[in-house]
Amino acid sequence: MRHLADQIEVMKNKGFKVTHQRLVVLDYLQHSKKHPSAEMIYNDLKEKYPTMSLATIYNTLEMLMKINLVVDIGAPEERRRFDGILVEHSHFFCTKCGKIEDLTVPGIEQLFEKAKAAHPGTINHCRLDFFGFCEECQAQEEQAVE
Amino acid sequence: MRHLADQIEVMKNKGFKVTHQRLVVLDYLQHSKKHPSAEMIYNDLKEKYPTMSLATIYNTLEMLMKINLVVDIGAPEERRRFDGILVEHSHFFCTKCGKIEDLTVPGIEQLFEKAKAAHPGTINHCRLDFFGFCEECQAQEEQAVE
DNA sequence: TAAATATTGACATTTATTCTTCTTTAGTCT
DNA sequence: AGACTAAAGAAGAATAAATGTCAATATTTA
Ligand SMILES: [Mn+2]
Ligand SMILES: [Mn+2]
Ligand SMILES: [Zn+2]
Ligand SMILES: [Zn+2]
Repeated sequence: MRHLADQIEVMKNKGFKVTHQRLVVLDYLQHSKKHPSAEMIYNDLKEKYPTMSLATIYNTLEMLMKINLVVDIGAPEERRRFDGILVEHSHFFCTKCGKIEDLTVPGIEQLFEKAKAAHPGTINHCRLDFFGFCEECQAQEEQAVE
Repeated sequence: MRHLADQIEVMKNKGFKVTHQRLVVLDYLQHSKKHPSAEMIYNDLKEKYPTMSLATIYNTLEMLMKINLVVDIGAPEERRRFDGILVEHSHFFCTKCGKIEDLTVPGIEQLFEKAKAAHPGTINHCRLDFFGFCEECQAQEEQAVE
């Protein structure tokens, strides 16, 4: 599930056509650390691909989520934010500037197992999110006090 | 921060008036396991308090969140869902029927401390959420297969 | 090359939340 | 207790903007 060839296979196997646009969006998401919204993707890609439409971004995202190549990270915002990097990791949300950062905290696996054992239904996945001020916003806060 | 008297104090200290409506909404949230949306609160309360308006529910929720007596649990849904039970706990979201359940998983505190140490900014709070099928939905799935 | 599927780009939707106006109430002072 | 005032509530209308839709056109794939 790491290489482009595999991902093309996934699309094909699920009966989806492998289009230029889909590969571009997927590649963008796999190399971005921005956790972009649909519109951010659109804005970034339209420089290089000026005819790509926002509707396609939405359609593509929905399709990529359906085949589990992209996830909605559940940001506490109006618009949905996406991640194409599927290695298990947590997110930090700056409550001042809105920045979203990756954060890897070891030990989630054990909690996940505990939760599975404790819950009467079925648990497929979990998320561990953190909230606070990012480094820059924290520095600003401290300056403001002085 | 456990008793009504304390909570009335919090409201007063922050310069908010203690109104019947605010106490009703707060009490409702502190005794509900539904993690209701604004509209669910409205619908449930209007039987007993027919003149209470939806706008008041929204205003009250905003105010109660401001003074940290209520939180938005960040449900993966269109409408916001609220919790008035502030004892540290996780949530389980059924991806089939939308039910939200409380789940207590010991050991989050350690991860929180690790994350604080690892992050260059300031972390105020974290959330650990689980997703899957609730007991009922899981049973239905199994029946459907047979 | 043909059928199936996807993309465009303009436009529609929709519904959760906010705003507005008027009325009521909580908190304070005498 | 009565009166005053700023804040809050009621009711309904307005909003806003993220996302979905649609018909014509293009692309994929067998
Ligand atoms: Mn990430
Ligand atoms: Mn809860
Ligand atoms: Zn920040
Ligand atoms: Zn369920």
